[in-house]
Amino acid sequence: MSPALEDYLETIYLLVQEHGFARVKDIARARDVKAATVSIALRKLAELELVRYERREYIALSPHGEEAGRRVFTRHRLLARFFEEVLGMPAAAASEQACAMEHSLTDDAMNRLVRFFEFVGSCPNVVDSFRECQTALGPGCSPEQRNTSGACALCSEKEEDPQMSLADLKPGQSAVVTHVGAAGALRQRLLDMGILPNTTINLERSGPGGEPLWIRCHGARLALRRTEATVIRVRDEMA
Amino acid sequence: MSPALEDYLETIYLLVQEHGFARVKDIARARDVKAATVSIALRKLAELELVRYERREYIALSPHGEEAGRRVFTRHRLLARFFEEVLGMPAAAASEQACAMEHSLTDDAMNRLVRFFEFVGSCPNVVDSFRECQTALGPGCSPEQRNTSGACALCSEKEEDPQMSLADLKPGQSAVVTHVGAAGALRQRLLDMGILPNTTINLERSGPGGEPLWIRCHGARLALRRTEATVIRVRDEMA
DNA sequence: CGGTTTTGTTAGATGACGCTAACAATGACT
DNA sequence: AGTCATTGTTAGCGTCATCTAACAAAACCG
Repeated sequence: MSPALEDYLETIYLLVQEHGFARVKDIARARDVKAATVSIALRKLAELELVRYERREYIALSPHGEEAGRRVFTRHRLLARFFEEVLGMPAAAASEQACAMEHSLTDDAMNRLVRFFEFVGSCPNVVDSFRECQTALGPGCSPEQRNTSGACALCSEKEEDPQMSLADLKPGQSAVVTHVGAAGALRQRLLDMGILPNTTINLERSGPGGEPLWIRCHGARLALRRTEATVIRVRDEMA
Repeated sequence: MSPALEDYLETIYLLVQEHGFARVKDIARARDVKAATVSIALRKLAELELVRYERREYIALSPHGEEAGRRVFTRHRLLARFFEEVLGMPAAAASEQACAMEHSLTDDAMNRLVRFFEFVGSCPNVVDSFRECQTALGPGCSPEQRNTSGACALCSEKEEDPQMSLADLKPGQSAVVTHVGAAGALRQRLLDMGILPNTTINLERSGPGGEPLWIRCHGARLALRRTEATVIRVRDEMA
């Protein structure tokens, strides 16, 4: 079963749920493909006995097909909920993200994600305080604000560790990223370069006048400007 | 850029990191395809100026190619960490799951996932107590055990709500799933049927002798045995 | 040097999945 | 009934990513 065929089953499943029937045209619209493509897919699905379908008649899922369609849709719902309710994405974007991932979520991963929801369901503070941190302080706020604002209601032992930035390291020193305190395009650039929380990075050396900072991150060498480095919060390597 | 080509860039990126060079043979082994396939992919990548490559010479990423490879690899690491560190999957499975998803993770979703890690990084109890719940009590334990065992160190207001199971509902009544207290194949079956935490389900009617319970979940009708229904914990619909 | 092994390339086939264009069936409206 | 609009099907094509098989180049070794 290819992802594409699974998608057709899911689409048909949803259309039948909603309207009681599914037609080629509706499926084509829902999946944004041409009717011709749907026609061919239906033939394949019928051969696999996932769909009962006589040319030009209404489309019905076989028991197996319905199972498969529901299975995919369930994964979709689960992932969309994660992106929306936990990570706070807008519903539409969460659903799109879920679409792209629903076919590859293994049983095991699904199970664990469900347990995660069961957990946060009986412990609502967890997600709430995360969400508060995000919305209350905005995406660009500095880590100091985050930590001292009391937004994280759960952490009794508010860490008073001296906060360091990547720019405070001496050449040769290593540290572990805790926050990437940048927003927008810069943030995305830093993340794409592999600067993620909990990543060990090493300041190899700084150029003349301290300007480009040469850092090593996961084996790769990168050059950063000092202004970029100051927003990257780090902690000591051990721990 | 197709996912497949991105995969080649990622693979080359990693091989260069690790060995200082990449050869067709190594790429083929890493991606588990034949050398012929790699050869063709390299030609395409060279046309896109992502790889500098003369026939039968060593393979090097162009600056753009390296950027793209690192970008994908970074997403891989991020997702793998989520599945491993947060959800507790074995490293190998987490990595595979990440492989399947790394190409479709949007910038926005990546960003938010990083913020999530930043958050749990300054609030380690969150994940820890989730993980404890899982490991301490085992996957099959009942929700009562979970709640009363004190494993959830974060929840001060331990809910003393009367716990209901799906089997306690009267025909026509609706409720919201909180825990799917089953393990193994039964659990998977229930999940695949769409019975997830926070899903509203409705007990339509029960068959003669109470035996099959007909329930409605997300518009779909399902039949459950009573023994299956008792493991599904629910709470009242409002809230 | 010359043969053998390793490595990489080319050619040609296949299977998904999409498209357009032309055609066929259905139904709806004078 | 005849015409037109809607809907679905078929045929034929292109692309992508893979394969196998045959070939070419390089590297290694006695």
